[in-house]
Order: sequence, then structure tokens, then C-alpha cells
Amino acid sequence: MRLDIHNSTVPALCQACEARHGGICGALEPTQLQQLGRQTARREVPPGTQLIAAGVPADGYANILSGVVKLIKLMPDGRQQIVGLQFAPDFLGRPFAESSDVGAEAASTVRLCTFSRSALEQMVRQAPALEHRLHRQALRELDDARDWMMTLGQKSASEKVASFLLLLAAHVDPLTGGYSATFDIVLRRADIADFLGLTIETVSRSLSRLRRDGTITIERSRTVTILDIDALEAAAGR
Amino acid sequence: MRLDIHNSTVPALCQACEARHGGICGALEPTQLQQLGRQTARREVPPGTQLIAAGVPADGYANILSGVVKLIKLMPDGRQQIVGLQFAPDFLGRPFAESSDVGAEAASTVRLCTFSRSALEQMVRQAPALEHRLHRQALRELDDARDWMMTLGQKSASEKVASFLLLLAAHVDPLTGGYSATFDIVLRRADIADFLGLTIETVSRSLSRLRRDGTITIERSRTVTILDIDALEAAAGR
DNA sequence: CGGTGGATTGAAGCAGCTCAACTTTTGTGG
DNA sequence: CCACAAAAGTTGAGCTGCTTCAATCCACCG
Repeated sequence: MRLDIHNSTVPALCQACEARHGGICGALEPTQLQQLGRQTARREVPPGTQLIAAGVPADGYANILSGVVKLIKLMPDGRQQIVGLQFAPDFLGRPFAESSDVGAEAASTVRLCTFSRSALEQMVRQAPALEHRLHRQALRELDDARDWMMTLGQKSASEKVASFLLLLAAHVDPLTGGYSATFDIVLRRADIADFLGLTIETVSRSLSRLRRDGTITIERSRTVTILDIDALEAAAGR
Repeated sequence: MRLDIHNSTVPALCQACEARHGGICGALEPTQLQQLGRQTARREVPPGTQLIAAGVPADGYANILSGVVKLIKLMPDGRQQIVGLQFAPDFLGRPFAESSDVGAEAASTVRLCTFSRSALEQMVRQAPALEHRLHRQALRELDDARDWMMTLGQKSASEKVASFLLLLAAHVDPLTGGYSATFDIVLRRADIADFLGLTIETVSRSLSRLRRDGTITIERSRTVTILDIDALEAAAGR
């Protein structure tokens, strides 16, 4: 594997790009990567940065190279729901629409490979496989969204929190396929609450209970170690 | 509009097909429709028919010609969440996957235009615009799913029920773009409860309150008339 | 008619929310 | 490195909205 990664015709940026194989760029030929490479810019943003504003025409798209991005929906009265988390090497943005009704915000320090709407459209025209990749990611996100609907609609508070920890454990490390035993909760308690449809107090109580039960440990409110993965899965309701 | 609908090169089936323009087949040329037409079968199924079983390799795909289809996710302990409703002229099925982890069940009498996996794949190869249509529908469903996550996670019971009525009013009539003033709730109370993450009793109480407030009327527990659309939207939390 | 499945209504219990006090962590300046 | 302030998280106590359990009502159909 990775035989072609040192091919000199692949742009230097893309050679080292973590999104190269898992993300949408894996659909591109070296010459196409070169072309796209000329139109991309790397960006590193601090936590809290607004990446896409809901309802506002977006300036472009991006691949996530590292970090976690929150997708947020807002109600007129200020209530908010986090409708998804995105990790490397996900594609970020809403194709075929002027604007999206979900906002995107960096939950951690996030590194991005950004490009314009027209650059993407140009690449799609030249490489139909690219639209296929985008399509597959959309379907994967749809599956994820429906999974989470199950969590939001049917699970109890403690099941929700356990499910959230499993979600993080499965995604924070883009390289490994399975669960990470130790990882950082990059979200604040308020964000977790908005993701789970709970209050910060209930989230905190549920985490404390998991710790008291010996299922996990938590250091400085951020670093989680899973001590008993079976117990955690059971606590998540499956 | 509809100038080409009587073109004799379009298969008779498709000429009258309600899914023709709004659905994915709108992406096809008459000759392609002819070709697909030879590989499709119409089917009419009664309420309750299992159309797609979760986790089981699906035999094929379909367009919904009329009726309502429930998308259902199940937990090991039997709890279930309806993760979406599909109306004419939606495409039904999960492209690019052997099986889906959501099941599909007819909520009303449903008329379908069915075709095999290979027929679809063949058409996609010949008409890239078809994949584009499928992609757009996936993105629309993703938007819908995220909208509903907001409802599930943040709204109160009565807001959920009002949101559900607005959803139905906007979709039961595939022809009009806006809300229908009068429509049938095709789902049973138990289904509504599974869609909203509530119990049947709470759904019933919320409906009764909307009726008592003069916002809607309900005949024989099934036919709803919206008397005050503004009040209903306000009750839905927007 | 009577019977059956679905819907409504009532009363009591409890899971998660609200309000409030306290603790831990983080950031800043001496 | 410590002192201090601000922000974030935890814990407790009481309250409330939804669920649970149970009785009744209603539409439909042989």
C-alpha cells in the first residue's frame, strides 16, 4: 500500500496530506491532483472558529486534515442542536446549494485544505469519480444522522452519554479502524449536551456514574480512558 | 411545461408515472426511459408490507408512485425509531451497499415502480446525470434527517407533534409545493410516537390540546384540518 | 349487535431539568 | 513559580413534563 505516495507527479502538499486516501481526493489522478493543488490553501484555525454560517452563502469547501468540526443547527429562540461531528478526512461543505442551513464550527484546533466552489465544480466535471466519492460520503453521513436519531429519540440519558463516548473512540484517530482506548473529549460539556439533547448537569452526572462504575476514567475533565469496553457498549444500549 | 409527456418514444408506463419529473427518472432521455421501462415492474402493496428488511441484502430499488413509506431503525431490545418518511416521487433503497441498516415499511397503500440493482447500475453507467439525481436526493434526505434531529433533541412533546403535522401537511400532496389544509394522518399513534420519541399517550394528549386550542380539527382520529396555520407553526417552535 | 384494535383520558411515579452552591481547571500577571 | 480571577465542571435538592399503568371510549367489521 501507499506505493504511489512518493510519486513526484503528486503535489507535495497532497503527498503528505492525511486526507489523501480516505477522503475525496483519493478519486483523483496525479495530474488532477496537481491541478487541484494549485487552487487549494491550507488553513489552521483555533477552536471556536466559525467555518460555515447557517443560511449564508458559503465561500467554498474544505477537506478536514485534522481536528473535529461541529455541525450546528439553531432555533429562532436560541436552542441549538449539534447534528453531526466531522473528523479527518471528511469533506466539509454542502455541494449543489448556495448555502446550508447547518453551521460548522471548529471544536478543536482544525487544519483544513480549502478550495473554492468553482474549483470543486471544475474537478467534478473532469473526474466523475469525484462526484461518486461525494455521493458516498453523503450516504455515510445520512447513515450516521439516522443512527443518531435513534440515540436522540429512544435512548436514556446515560445510554446517550455512553453512545457519545463510543462515537468519539471510533473516530478521533482517523488511522485505526476500531476504538481508541484513550482519547480526549474535545467538546465542552455544553457541546456534548447540545449533541445529546440533554443538560450539562445530566451529562456530568452520567459521566461521573460511568467513572464510579469503573467503566472509564477521566483526567482533568478531558482525557477519557475506556477500562471496560463491553460495559460501555452495554451502557450504550447495544 | 410537460410538453414532452406525450412523446410516443416515452414508455407508456412512464408517460403516466407521477415520479417522472420530480424523481430520478427526470434525468433520463426517452431512449433511456424505454430501456429502463423494460426492466421495471409496478407493484401495489397494502399498509404494513415490509419493503426493505434492515441488514438483509436488498433485492432491488424502487420509485414511490404514491403513498407513504416509513424508514425504521430497531434496537436489540425492541425499541424502534422511525428515522424518516418517504413520499412520492422519492427513490427508495440504499445505493452502493449490499444492505441497509434501516428497514422500510409501507405506512399506507403504496404503489411502487421497482427495478433490480443491476438495472440501476446499468442506467447509472449510461447516464451520469442519474447518479447526480441520486446524490441530490441523498443530500435532501440528509437535510431532512438533521432537521428532525433538531426536533428530537430540542423540542418539547407538543412542539414535536405540531412539527409532525406540518411535515405531513407539506408532503402528503406531491403536487403542491406548500401546505395542505386537510390531509390524512396515515400513521397510527404508535408510529407517530416512534417517529417523535414519545409515547402514544403523550402524542394523543398533544393532539387533543391542539384541537382544544382551535388550531386543528381531527375527524375519526385520522383526518386533520389545519384551522390556524400560524398558530401551528408557533406551536412547532418556529 | 358484540368484539377487537386503536385512541383518549386520568392518576401516580420518576427521569431529567432547574436552580444553586461548590470544586476543578485554565489562563494571566506579578 | 505562585496568586488570583474567570471559566468550566461537579454535585445536591427540589420541581416538572413526560412516562407508566389503568380505565374508558370509539370506529370498524363480521
